[in-house]
Amino acid sequence: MLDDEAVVWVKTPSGEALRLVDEYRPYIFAEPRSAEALRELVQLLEQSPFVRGVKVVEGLVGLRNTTRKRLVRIESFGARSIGRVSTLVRRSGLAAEIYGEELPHVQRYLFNRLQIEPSSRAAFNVVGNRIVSAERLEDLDEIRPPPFSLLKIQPQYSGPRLAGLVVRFSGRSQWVEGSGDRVLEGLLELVSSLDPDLIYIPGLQWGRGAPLNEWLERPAVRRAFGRCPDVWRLSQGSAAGRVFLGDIFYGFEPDEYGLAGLVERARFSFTTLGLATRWTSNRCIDSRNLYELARMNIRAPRLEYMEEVRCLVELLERDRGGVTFTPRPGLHENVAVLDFDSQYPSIILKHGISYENPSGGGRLIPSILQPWLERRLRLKRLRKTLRPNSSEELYCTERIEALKLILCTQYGISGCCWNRFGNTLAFEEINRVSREAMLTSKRVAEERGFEIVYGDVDSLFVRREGASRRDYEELAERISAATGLPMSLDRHFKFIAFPRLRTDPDTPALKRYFGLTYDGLVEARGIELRRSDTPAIVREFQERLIRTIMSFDSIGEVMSCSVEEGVKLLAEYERLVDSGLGFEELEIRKVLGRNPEEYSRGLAQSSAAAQLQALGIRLEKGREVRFVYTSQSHPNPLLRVRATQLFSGRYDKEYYRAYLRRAAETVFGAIGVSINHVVKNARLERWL
DNA sequence: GCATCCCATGTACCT
DNA sequence: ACAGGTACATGGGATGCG
Repeated sequence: MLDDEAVVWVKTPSGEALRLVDEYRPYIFAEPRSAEALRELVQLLEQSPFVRGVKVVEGLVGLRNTTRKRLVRIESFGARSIGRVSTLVRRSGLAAEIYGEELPHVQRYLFNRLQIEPSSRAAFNVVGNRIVSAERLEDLDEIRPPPFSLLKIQPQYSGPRLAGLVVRFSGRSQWVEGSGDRVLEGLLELVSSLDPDLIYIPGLQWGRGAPLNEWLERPAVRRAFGRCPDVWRLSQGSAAGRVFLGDIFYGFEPDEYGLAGLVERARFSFTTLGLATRWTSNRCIDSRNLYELARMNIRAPRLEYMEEVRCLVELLERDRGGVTFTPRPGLHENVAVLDFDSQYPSIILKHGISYENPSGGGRLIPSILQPWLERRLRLKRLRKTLRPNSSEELYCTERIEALKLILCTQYGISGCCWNRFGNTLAFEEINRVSREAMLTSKRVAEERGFEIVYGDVDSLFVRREGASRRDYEELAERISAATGLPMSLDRHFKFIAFPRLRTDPDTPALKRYFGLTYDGLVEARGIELRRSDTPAIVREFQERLIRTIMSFDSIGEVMSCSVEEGVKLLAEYERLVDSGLGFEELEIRKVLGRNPEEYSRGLAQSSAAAQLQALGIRLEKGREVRFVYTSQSHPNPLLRVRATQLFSGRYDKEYYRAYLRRAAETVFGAIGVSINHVVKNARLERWL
């Protein structure tokens, strides 16, 4: 964005990057305090050298207000003067409110003039490099992202010093060696020869990789780095014809495939790729909301969040989430999982739940949701026709996942106080309908002779003796009909087991299970093998254990043969632990929940973090630490673990043997078989 | 002085 | 600055016992 001109970069079918310009005249709306103030304000503004035009218009303000107000639309000459205009209006004291001043200039330009989502396919009518008109072209079935090339740069440090860069471009990695300015010169050459459209430097947004940040501030570097001499707006990700991606990649990966997801996010948010990777989901949705309101000619107040004061009893009754049906612990055969498809978005659509009308009949959220929900379903159907693991399928998956996040977050923020339109009643209503749908499902299933084995929010685990796939599909259809919400058969388990609480074996645990599907897949939730902080050796063991004991034909066989087979496997893995493993198998990964110095206790991760800090590795909350237990019961917490980077090959074998046994107990405990008699005895040799 | 229980803390997970 | 609901390892302190 220049002053009175917007710069639009276009990638042509032949791969050329074109710099186009367009007129940019930002405007704001002022709401005068009175009729008298209106006259004065207009008079004042007409004399201002920054004001290009003043018009009195009628318009709606906010979602809940239905009376039209008289507003002054004030257009300035460009980005530089609009701030002065705002100040002038505010200082005059004549305006009760000012609308439209908080949007970034890019947004204002996109919303009010170009009206094409960035990264869309479009046709431009130009004279020279000046845009005369632009039209968005349909590309609904395009699965590959637009041909934007991505350069990923990962600075490597030795202590605080930059030691080199790992650079990745179109699937290939290379190492740019050297220190200080020499590395950076190498990088400059690389950028000019590869000519990437997008650049991603992990951590740049957070000010990590400080040397690189400072370097990018230098005018000479900027001249060499950009595609033209335009100004940079690094905090918005734009750099004279190239985009610097930020670090927020909810729902997709910052790589070539993830680009497809990023495109969905940017288009939904009606913003640039740079901002779509800098904005949280709330901000992205806010942006789409503002765009839609601008189309409806509604001005958006800064905050329209509403939360009534209510008594505790009512709050307790209404402010709850989804339902879970307690599982029947133990082993079950032939269990189907029926899922509501996009349950919350479907509820919002079907019931018309929105900020302005939380109990139904609202328009804003449903109308925004609908096209994207349809798009996601279309992509899901399309994916079924693609070859598994083909690049087309991966692109498609990234798009589906990115949209899932956007769609679900609509629900998440509907009652959230950070959402300018948030309304707790809307949020509660979605939850209420969801719970009602689950209860209806339960009734329908039980009426037809199915047993509810388990359920959580939008998925129902059902079973009927001898039922076929088709029977389950038919049940899903019945439930769809009864609730008005789409539901389908998701997975079909040959065997599934539900553990009990470790702390209280009489109570079934929620949100955890494991089993084997008829497709031969081990599916598990919540248990050790699903956790990123479980050592790889334990995850591998537990998955093999599940597969082993569930590969028998009947429940009877599983119950009678699994101990023999399972304990044999346990012994095998204990022997692996005894014989010596590498850190890859042993390390535990944990994300720091706070800055290292803020830990009060001698927790394993804080010890590992302290060791790394001593090496000169800077750590802060949100970073991952990896460590191996070396002596769990050591009185000095710092000596209980060792950060992976310092791993010497020595580790606490007893700790890892116990971990394996714990994982085995989760599995055996769930199917109702005790291995205590085996596990209590330290030696398992006789099972080998 | 030691074992055991209780509880806050911290992290990760499910949908 | 996206939600609610859940499990559980860990480690320090309190408690109980001899």
